[in-house]
Amino acid sequence: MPKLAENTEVISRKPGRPRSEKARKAVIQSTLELLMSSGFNDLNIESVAARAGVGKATVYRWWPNKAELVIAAFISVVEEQLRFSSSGPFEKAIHDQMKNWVPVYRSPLGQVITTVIGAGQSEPEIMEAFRKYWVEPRRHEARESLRLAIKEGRIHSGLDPDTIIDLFYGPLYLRLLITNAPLTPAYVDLVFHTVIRGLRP
Amino acid sequence: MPKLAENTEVISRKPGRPRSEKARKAVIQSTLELLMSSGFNDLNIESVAARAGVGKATVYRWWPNKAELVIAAFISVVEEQLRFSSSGPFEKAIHDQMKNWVPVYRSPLGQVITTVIGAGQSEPEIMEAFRKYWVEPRRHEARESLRLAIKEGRIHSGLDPDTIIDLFYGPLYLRLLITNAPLTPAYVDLVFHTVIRGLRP
Amino acid sequence: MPKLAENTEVISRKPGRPRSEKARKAVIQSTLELLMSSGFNDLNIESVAARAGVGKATVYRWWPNKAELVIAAFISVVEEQLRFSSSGPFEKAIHDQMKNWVPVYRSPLGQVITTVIGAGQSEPEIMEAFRKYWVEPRRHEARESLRLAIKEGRIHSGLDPDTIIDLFYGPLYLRLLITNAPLTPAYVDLVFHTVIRGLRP
Amino acid sequence: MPKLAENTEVISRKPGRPRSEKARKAVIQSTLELLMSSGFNDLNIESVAARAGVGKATVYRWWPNKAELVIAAFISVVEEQLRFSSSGPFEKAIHDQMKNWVPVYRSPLGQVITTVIGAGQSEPEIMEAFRKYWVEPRRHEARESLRLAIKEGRIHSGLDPDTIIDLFYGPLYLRLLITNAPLTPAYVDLVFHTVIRGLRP
DNA sequence: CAATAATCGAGACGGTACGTCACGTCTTCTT
DNA sequence: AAGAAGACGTGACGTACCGTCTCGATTATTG
Repeated sequence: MPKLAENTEVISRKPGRPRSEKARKAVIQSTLELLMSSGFNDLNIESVAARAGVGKATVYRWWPNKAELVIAAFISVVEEQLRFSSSGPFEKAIHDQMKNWVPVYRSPLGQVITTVIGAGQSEPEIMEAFRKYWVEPRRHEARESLRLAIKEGRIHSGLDPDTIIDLFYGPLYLRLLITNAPLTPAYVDLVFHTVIRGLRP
Repeated sequence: MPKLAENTEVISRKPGRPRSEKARKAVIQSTLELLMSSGFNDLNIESVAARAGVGKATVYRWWPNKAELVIAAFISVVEEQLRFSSSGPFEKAIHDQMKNWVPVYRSPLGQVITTVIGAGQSEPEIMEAFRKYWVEPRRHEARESLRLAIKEGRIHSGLDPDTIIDLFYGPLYLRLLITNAPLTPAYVDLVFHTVIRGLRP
Repeated sequence: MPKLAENTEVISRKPGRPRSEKARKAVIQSTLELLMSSGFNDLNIESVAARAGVGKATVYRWWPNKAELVIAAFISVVEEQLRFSSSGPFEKAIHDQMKNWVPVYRSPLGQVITTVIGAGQSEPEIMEAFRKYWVEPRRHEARESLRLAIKEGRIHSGLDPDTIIDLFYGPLYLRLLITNAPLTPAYVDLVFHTVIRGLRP
Repeated sequence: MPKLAENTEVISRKPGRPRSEKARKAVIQSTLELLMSSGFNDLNIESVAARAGVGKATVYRWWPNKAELVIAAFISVVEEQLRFSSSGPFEKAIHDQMKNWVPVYRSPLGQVITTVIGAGQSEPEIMEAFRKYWVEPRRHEARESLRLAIKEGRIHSGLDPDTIIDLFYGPLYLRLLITNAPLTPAYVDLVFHTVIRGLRP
């Protein structure tokens, strides 16, 4: 994260040729493209480099292994992704967030996400990155508004925010990852309303 | 499909030396062992063969690729797994099934299952086998008792059995695959009771 | 060599199914065919067996390795080959033999012979068989008539029969094996007459 | 053929890491060693690479098959071999060359040569290389001095230089490749003098 | 005529080497 | 110092044959 350095007036730069931003972007881009077309296993760094028009060593200089490269690619695409933000009662906030879910997972990003989750089953650091850069930022908001609702007694006792979020999102991930059942807005609504009913005090 | 042969009194065996059952078992066994210790990517057929004391060609003769081999290993271990069966009202049947979930996923089989689901994200046929041999047989029972409950009007209208099953199991799979949160009996109970409340008419 | 047994009145045969002459011939035949089309290295016993419509074990039962098989095939084809025989002065005998050489080495047998000589460079037993079944029988005659000529003083002193035969045949083998120069009757005559001149006392 | 590059002042090198001369030499050396100890058939590229301390892929990168590798090894060893050169009348030149023959074929190189000739019976390109790099350079001289002698009428009419060379060397190759008779200086002399007599006008 | 025994075709077995591919590292010249 | 290019040693890939084995079926001799 070279953000700090950029903020300072006098940039104390390392000697030698600076890193090529063009190369970095090309690598990330070709990684994403191959990730969408081939899956994690078939993704090989030789192809990434070739497609990016970059030397293999350049890839290895900046990303020590395939997992890190995939994580970086994932993060870069996630950062472009708008974070949905909503106000109002927790029911509305969560419902809005859930409705936003469907188009995201149907987009090319959806393919990257399932690939990342799949790879994450064998590579803990990938899973960790997924949680950190994708799951947590999205859980954060929901968790806050749920905490408030619990304090106000508007939710059945004994439930903690994370379990509640699991109840809302679990069925969605289930369809995404295991069942090949379609992820429709109607389905999302059905899940939402049933869980809401179960949460009532 | 050797149906013709089965119809005849004398089973006409194929000519040539018959397949070695010993070799088959050894391969499946070593696949499972390596699957538990290494994950899908690191599983290589050369090691499987070596550990099984079997020629590499013997592996390839019967399983055309790694995916098929893993599927076969998965099925073999699943077939040994008792299917839980319960009677009584649907609430009890599902609750019993869910409580049975925890020890299974904590056992070595659990490791195999997450690996299979992970690999299945890139290899559709693995996912299909997982659904066919693991998910479906377990859903079947629950679906039946839910269908009955719906007909009797004991469940909130508009819900179909599969969505209900998603509601019960989604949160569990979420913890298993993504969150590293512990899968405790208490958590299972919490999920169960909340969903049950949501299902009431 | 079951000749002795065949000569006796009562054939004391071993119990069990006797060797299939049909299979033997098919193997030898397919060996020869493959030998002509592929050379020694590319000849593999699996193809021999397949082409002969014979089990692999049947081949191995009777010929312990490729070399023996090739030798057997070579001998079988050689035995069908008429041995040329001539009388009269040694000059005529050898000249006739040499003239007979050209068509033999141009026939399919020629291809087998160069292959056998080639293989014999690495496999001594093949070379030995070649010498025993091909070279020696042909040298024998020539050697006898040369021995007589030497005794009669019709050949320059100091020369032994085998060296003389080398002088006649060496150039022919040289063209056959190394130079790709054509093996014509004219060339054979030239060699013959020059050596004859060199042999005069 | 980098003729263009050679014409320019600055030799424009190909991009990328240059070929390792060390690896090349090690491969050739280990090929020769194995060739002397095992023959062509038993020579396998895996062993060549292992003995040379080189990756198998490095061997295949530069020599597409065993034949090319053997040819390269043969050429390299031949290039180190001094070319014998003599002056004076053709009789002396050829006699000297022939006397030089015996120690060469008794040396380790002799083993390589018979192996190459043997392999060359099945692999035309090996034979071609043998002719080009071994036979022809040695024939060249002899051919020139014979051509002169023929023009001067010192050789019996009707003989061309190559046939004459065949007469001298044919018997030697015959003993080398087929007969296991010893290749002695006395034998060489006998052949030489007899052929010389046959050549007289 | 049954029992015994060696052969047959077929093809699976544990192996070894093949030639290819991608790995992650390196060595060159260029920027 | 970083870039592209590409060779390096390594090791797994999936294939092809090796020579051995285990089947059921066949064909002879022996009791």
